[in-house]
Amino acid sequence: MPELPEVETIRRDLERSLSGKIIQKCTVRDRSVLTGIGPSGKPIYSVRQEDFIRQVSNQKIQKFLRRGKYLVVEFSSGAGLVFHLRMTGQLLEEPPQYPERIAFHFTDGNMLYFADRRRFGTVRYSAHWQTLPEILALGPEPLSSEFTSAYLLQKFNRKNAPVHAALLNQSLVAGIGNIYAAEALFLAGIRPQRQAAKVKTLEAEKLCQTVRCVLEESIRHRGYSMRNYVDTLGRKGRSQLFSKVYGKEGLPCPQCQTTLLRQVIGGRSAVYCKICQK
DNA sequence: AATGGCCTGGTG
DNA sequence: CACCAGGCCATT
Repeated sequence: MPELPEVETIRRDLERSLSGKIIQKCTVRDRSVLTGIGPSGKPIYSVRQEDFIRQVSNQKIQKFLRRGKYLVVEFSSGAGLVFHLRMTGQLLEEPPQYPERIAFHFTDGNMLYFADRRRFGTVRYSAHWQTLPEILALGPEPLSSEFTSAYLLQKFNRKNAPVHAALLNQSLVAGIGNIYAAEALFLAGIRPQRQAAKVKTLEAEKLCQTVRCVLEESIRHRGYSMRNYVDTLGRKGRSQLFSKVYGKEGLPCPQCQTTLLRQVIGGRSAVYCKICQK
């Protein structure tokens, strides 16, 4: 559930409260969230927790970064911790409601907890996080100048995939999930099941704009909190109060009052208006 | 490109 | 009890 705006909200909060601090030690309560890297470049899942603890202990936090849905804690040494919250992962400055997977203890007494009821989320230490395969595989940041309608059109060219699936493809553009794909397509007037290759130039321009718009607006509202997402102090965002179609199947379209439909596309449910989206 | 698995809480 | 949520990866 945490997509770009939610991870960005967390990043900004952590940057303000924890940058410059030094990790004294960490407590690993669930080793399965530690991912490693094998000789083939594929992730392995057998990082020794004593290695992880040694690697992060005494590291000073330089800054917090975000790449797509990944949150990166960059140390002064140049090494980094790369978190992916997947669906239910949380980073909290206060003790979580249920047992954390990992707790980081800072020298000044501050804490950072990584909690995840569903154990999909991961954290990985890397001496050079920029070259991790999952980071290299990411497409451009949708809020950067790299993300243009020309880029979208070029990537959509000859793509048979439905445009909703294309927007979820992290190697095409990084950080968009089911919520913002649905919202951006609605505002752009494009049906989610339309073949990406059949998106016209003008529509790509509109879509490029609506993608930026929904992400920026959600960051302003501190993220979408219908289900699991909370910020680092356990507070909900307000983005769900402003969504037009996501989670609104069966309700009237905000523009034309026609009942919103849902279709499963690439295993994900896409909500849309059959009148407003062509 | 579609499907299934990972995992678990919430809902009908 | 069955099913849904869904990011991401592996498989078909």
